[in-house]
Amino acid sequence: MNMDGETVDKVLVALANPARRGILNEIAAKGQVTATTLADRVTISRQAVIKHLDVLKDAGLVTGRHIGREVRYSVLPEQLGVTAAWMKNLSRQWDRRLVSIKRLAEGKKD
Amino acid sequence: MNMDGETVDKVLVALANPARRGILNEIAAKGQVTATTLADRVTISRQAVIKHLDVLKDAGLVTGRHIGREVRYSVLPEQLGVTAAWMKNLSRQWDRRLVSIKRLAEGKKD
DNA sequence: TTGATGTGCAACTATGTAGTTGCATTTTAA
DNA sequence: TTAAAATGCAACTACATAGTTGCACATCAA
Repeated sequence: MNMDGETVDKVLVALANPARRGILNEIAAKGQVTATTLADRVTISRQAVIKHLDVLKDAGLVTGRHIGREVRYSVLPEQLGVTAAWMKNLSRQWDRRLVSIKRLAEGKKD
Repeated sequence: MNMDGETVDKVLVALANPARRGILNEIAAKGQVTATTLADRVTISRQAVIKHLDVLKDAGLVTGRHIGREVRYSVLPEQLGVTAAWMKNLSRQWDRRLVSIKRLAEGKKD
């Protein structure tokens, strides 16, 4: 699992947008879908959808296969799992820190 | 645990910025810290730090206690845990979907 | 071959975000 | 009481982002 900060940064940026999360859900639900089909389901233009897909692709969250004149996008779960693990780990760190501070405040030994 | 979409959205937006992640790390490391102290450690101005703290506060990731003329910020792990769980769950959905598609492609029964 | 469908590229606009500076207000401590 | 230290508020700039439109190019199917 690739765990560098750049990956996490790109995934977080990609997910921090409701339009992109909606697009991801559509792709995940259909399995494979083109930008044109996506643009029909969402309220924004095909070009706007493609820009979002570029961001998602750069984050490693989707991939596009060329089939004839179509480009069919599908979802890649790995980077999402990596980022979820990163976040879970950070959350645990904070919890431990708070427990430690609480113990110090109560005068108990660490 | 509060699991509505608005919370997840705000947390993702808050985390999708390296300056804010750095600030969070500083706060978590120190336990409690003021905006002025933070501004000394980072390369940006106190006002910029305060704007980041406002975003983090709105996402429920930090809280500020007024003590005399100071405002000491500390970290709140809960919303981070909620968002990590949301992401983990989404990742599992995608995995299941892909396994299902693979089985269909192999002609096995679902 | 030709019209229809799908993609790719570029220019443009509008709005949001990150950051700055300046100054007023509050609080501490000598 | 007064200077220093911390916060709060507001205006301003620069740049990134989200979205649009228009048109050219590629591909399928009748």
